[in-house]
Amino acid sequence: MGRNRATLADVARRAGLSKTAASMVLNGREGTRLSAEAHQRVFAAAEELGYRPNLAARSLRTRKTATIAFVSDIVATTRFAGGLIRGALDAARERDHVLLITETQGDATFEQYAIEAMLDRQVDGVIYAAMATRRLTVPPAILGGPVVLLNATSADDLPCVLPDDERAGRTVTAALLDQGHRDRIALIGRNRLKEDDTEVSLAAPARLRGIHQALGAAGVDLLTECFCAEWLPEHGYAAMRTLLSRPARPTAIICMNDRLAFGAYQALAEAGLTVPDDISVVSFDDDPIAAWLRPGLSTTALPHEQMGRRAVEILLDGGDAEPSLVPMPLRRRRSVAAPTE
Amino acid sequence: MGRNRATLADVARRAGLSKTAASMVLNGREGTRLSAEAHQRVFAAAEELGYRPNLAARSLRTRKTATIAFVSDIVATTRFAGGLIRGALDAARERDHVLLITETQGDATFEQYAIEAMLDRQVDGVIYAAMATRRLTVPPAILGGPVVLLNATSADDLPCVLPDDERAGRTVTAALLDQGHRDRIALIGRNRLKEDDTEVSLAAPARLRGIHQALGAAGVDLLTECFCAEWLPEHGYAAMRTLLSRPARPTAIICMNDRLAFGAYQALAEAGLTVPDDISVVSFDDDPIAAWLRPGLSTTALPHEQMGRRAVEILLDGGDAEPSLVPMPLRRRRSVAAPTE
DNA sequence: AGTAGCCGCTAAACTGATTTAGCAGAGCAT
DNA sequence: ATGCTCTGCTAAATCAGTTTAGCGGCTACT
Repeated sequence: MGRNRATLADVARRAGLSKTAASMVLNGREGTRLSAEAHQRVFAAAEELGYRPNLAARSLRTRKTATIAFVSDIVATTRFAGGLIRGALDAARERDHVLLITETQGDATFEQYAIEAMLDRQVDGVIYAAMATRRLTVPPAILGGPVVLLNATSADDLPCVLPDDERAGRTVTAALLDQGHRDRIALIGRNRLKEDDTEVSLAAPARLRGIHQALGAAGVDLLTECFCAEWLPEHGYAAMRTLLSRPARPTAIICMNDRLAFGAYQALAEAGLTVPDDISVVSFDDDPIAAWLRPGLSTTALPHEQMGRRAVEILLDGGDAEPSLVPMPLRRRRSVAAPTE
Repeated sequence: MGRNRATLADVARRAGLSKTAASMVLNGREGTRLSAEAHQRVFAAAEELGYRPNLAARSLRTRKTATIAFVSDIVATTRFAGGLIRGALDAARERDHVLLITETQGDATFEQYAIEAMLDRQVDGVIYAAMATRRLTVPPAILGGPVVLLNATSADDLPCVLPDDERAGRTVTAALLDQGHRDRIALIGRNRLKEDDTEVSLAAPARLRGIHQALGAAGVDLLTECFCAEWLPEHGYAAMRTLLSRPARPTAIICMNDRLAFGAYQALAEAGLTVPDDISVVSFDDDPIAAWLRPGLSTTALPHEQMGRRAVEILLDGGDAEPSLVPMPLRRRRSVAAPTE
């Protein structure tokens, strides 16, 4: 790889100037007194030789590598990760940077190893990402340089980027209230573990707060709330079934995420009920299945690309001390209608 | 990032030896005549200073960066990509390498840029990955060094890693034949574009070949084949509906991928038919939804992690000229049963 | 006349590692 | 005593850039 590349010395020789001159011209240094003709000659020589600087050599001197470490627990391999990485990649490219990606799989040894591998390569900064929105403890090794937390917060009040789950809670609730749903709204996906331990989830409590704010403002109470051990389709399915077995059937349900909603759809279909005519459904995440369901599921999208972008922007361009909350837009599909009775 | 790091010179000084000696000891050079005591002193000094070599400096001299470029069209951001990256990441870690990941988004300018960014950083090799299994043309710039194609082939017969779709075709078909299905098997997802143009898909023709091999060996003909413009749920849904509108109802269907199968499930549920009692379903990919469907969908898994792994292994450890075909294991779930009549 | 300042450019140091070439001293044979 | 080899180690070159310090030659001013 990269044998026979022209070096700066080659360019200088061809231009009949010193390495110093060539370096200054190519870096567009201000205040240098090199003649217009010298500029021409250097540019021409570089062009002809197809010169590209060796960044390893450059960064040895400048201590800048134009490389960002993207360290995540497990994010790189899930569908949730894609957007984060893509956004970060885009923003990095715009700033002529590149991403060194590693995954720790939640294993402390791997993490230690990954971080050392990054630091050995003199990365300019670290983006530390989590799959589930949560509070975490940052390994001290990376605190020596710029760090941005992505989809996470920490005790060290480092700059961080989070989805605005609280607002999303208000958004989905409003979508139901606006259609006239009132006291027969049920909630699927309560979960003590997620709600009480910020090291497990920040999303659950935030979404819940938002939902209760919106309901409170409208003076409405929830019909019921179903607890779910996990936020997976099978739990949504089970919850929906118990909900339907009770006398008071809800006119609408809020699911804490799309996978739960998927399970709920299955239970509704089995019971011969149709969405949204019999029951409206709203949810969170905008998982790809939300668009594939029939009818399409209205849900608030996790703005992964935006978040990845934002993390790079904060890392390279600087940002406020405040956590950066990225809005979760509502994707309106066909799962919400006015209650029939 | 990485200020105040101890350098080799620091270690040497503390050990009371030259940089040369320190370098040789730390690199475990054979045939050096340094005393056991010198070894001790160097190791002790390195330990005490927490010395870690500056890889930028090292690679300037050695022309090795222990860094691999992972260039993909769009793979990094989809659910399909995760596994490829994870496998590559794992294998790379085992060999003390690290991955520089970029995405070209199928844009030639981005691609050019990405490749230059990688080469400027002196990567040791390139893994060039595609989201859809297909034949592609490799940008000449990367041919200067080691390259492995992942989920793709090219005209240059570069080493490549592909899923064994043909065998998977036989596998899914056998799963139905073994249960006694015969002349009432339908196929959903024929698609001229994918089948005839290897730059679009290698998977479609291979799967089809496998299916026909297995059917041929059993002396069985397909009941019908449905064409689909895309392999998305809505097309599977539509295909299944037309299939059910005909007099001869199939006892089993093969879907060309899981998203089509998902659509087929929706149409079956709507028609009040149950899987697998009324109709068995098999498919390809093992998309996460396959496990979420009720009943779980039997499907052949795209072995993404294995493939990512394999690509790194071939790049670093060398491999045969033959394309490396990775088997697609059948995930047996509840969507297949014997035909009832 | 002397010198200060500008112009256009370059030599050399520097970054932190690896690697080549070779030195001083001990032991041994001739 | 001389030459030879072996041992244990080091000076210096090298990789490909950036950066500092400064050198001649010219003009302009006092």
